[in-house]
Amino acid sequence: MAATIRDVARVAGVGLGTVSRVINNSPLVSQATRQRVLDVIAELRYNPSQIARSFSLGKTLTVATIAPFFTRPSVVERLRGIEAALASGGYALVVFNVETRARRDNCLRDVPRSQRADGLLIISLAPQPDEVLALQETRLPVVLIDAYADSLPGVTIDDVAGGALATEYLIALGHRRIGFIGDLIADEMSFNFTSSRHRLEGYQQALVAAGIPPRDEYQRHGLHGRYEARVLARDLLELPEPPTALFAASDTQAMGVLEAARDLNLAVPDQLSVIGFDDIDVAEYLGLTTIRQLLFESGERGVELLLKRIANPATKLEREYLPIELIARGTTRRIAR
Amino acid sequence: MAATIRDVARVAGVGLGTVSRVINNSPLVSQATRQRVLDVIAELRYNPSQIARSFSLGKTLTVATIAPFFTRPSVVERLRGIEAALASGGYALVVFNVETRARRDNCLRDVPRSQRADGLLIISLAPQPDEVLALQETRLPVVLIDAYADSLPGVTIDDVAGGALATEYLIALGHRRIGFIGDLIADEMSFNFTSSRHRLEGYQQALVAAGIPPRDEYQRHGLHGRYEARVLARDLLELPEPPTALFAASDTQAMGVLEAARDLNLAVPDQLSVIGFDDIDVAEYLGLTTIRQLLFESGERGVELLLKRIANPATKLEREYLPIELIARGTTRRIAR
DNA sequence: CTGTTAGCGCGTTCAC
DNA sequence: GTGAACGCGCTAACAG
Repeated sequence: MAATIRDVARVAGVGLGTVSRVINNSPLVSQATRQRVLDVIAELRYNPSQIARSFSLGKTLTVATIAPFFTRPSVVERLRGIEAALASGGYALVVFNVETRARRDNCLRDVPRSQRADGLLIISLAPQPDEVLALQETRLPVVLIDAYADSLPGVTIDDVAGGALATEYLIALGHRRIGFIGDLIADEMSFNFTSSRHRLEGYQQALVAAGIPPRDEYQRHGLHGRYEARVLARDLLELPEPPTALFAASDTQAMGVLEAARDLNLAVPDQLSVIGFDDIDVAEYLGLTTIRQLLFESGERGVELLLKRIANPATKLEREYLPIELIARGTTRRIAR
Repeated sequence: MAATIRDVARVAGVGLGTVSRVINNSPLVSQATRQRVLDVIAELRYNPSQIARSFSLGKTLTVATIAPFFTRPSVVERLRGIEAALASGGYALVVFNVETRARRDNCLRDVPRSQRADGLLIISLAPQPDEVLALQETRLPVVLIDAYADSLPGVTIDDVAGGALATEYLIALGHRRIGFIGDLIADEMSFNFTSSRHRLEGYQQALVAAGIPPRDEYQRHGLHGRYEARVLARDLLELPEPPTALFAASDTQAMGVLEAARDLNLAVPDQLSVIGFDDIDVAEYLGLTTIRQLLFESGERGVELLLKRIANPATKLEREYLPIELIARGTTRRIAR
């Protein structure tokens, strides 16, 4: 059906090697034969088979990415950075979306073994020690994004510092009753998300440093999502002594908090301060105070690290920390006295 | 380095064919040898090479998707549907994000020729007639999603009807000065987006049908984006005789309209009604009246059509229309009299 | 400069 | 049931 390199060689009256050299822009072809071959290629509408090429080369020019809930705005933005960096490097991106524990495990196990990609990017999922070992056994270059694991390279932020930054800001505004809304512990365990947990740690540390004892009833965890956060926040805000400020582990959850405030007729920021995390696109629209992290760049940098390791697998383990920044907008204010 | 089928055969003391048969669950292997082979596979940590497999089979078990601006919420949701359907069919998804005209053309030309996928999904981009021909020449099964082209299968909605539906609703609420904000015409031309243009048609038809002459100055076009829509809307609302209702060709643009109203201290919906399109996730949060379309399902259905064509390329051209639905929320109301 | 040949790892014939 | 050839389309190494 489709023309092969052999057809081209035959019609052009040259050897296979010559056609291959033309395709690969090898300088060892005379201008005349090159032109002849190119003409035949055009005439036969020949396209080199990528698969055969990959097979022969032992390279797929493809990078796989495993991402949990890849419709989350923060994940999408990372993916955009990944795709952009990959495309400019001539690589294709294959995406595996993970929304269940079983799929997470399967992907982590099978994707590296399938050898369909030259490298693997893992977003927001921290492989367990045994998974790390299995990963390393495959010899496939791997880079984590927004996740951390011993002996695996990665690009991330200091989530503990981020949690502290948000909390310190609320404290500086005079708040002392500060609540936290983050991902479900069971969920974290199941996927091994780590960022929400670390942000919680930063929150607790900041409270302690300010002489405010963290209160268990001020810390709520639920499935990552606006609706779940809304329910948790409503519960929190109906406590006899409700928080005057809430720190949500993500902007999506912060939106749920804002909904809860609306439900309870609490004015934001007058009666309740709210701070989120990530600075996703809608945060600006909502005037949401948040901690900004460089999502697009995290994808770009992850690809850079990965391509470096693909080129030279012996590259020493690199781990990169991206900066974070407090973006003060309209959902936080000094507590009314 | 990595074990091959040959190693397994040697260690297990069987022939290559037998190992292959075990891997592919062929019934023509005795229980005893099968177990022996499986043991060796486990011992050697052997994984069949996906590339060699694809090469030998002539199938990649991969589907490529070309998507413009794949961070747009509506596109992401379609992609999620695609990935889910693909994964359950054992296919992998490779994504090409398109944000410039040049890249659009390159992708449309090169992706099908590269033969890295068994099929191609194209989101929101309508290939030109010559591109359709080139596409068909590659013999690669193609399905369009949210786009239409002669002689190419696809799943879409009736955008004209959608535009009419939104406009008729505003008319029914008593509005007669109704504006429209959509994608840039030049931009449409360049990417050949069609949905915004069709929604505009529906808008005009509905006006005419109600005896309201469409006014040019009420129709504005800009780059797809919240900020751009905000500027356009502000301009529109500062007209001497401003519209009392605005129909935005997407929810993202409707958000820009809401911002513009905020800028001008116009109360929504009391002084201005706003309706969007798509019913993306935040629409509910914002209480935005909109036209809902089934984004996730469009991806799923696109995959179904595609897999059918991959299995049998002679399948007759199918084109599927998904339903739309008006979701009335809080940004529209009967005009004050 | 150019033609030829040997694999790349696997599925699929065939004979046994 | 099982083992041994052959071929998928291409690249790389070699011989000319």
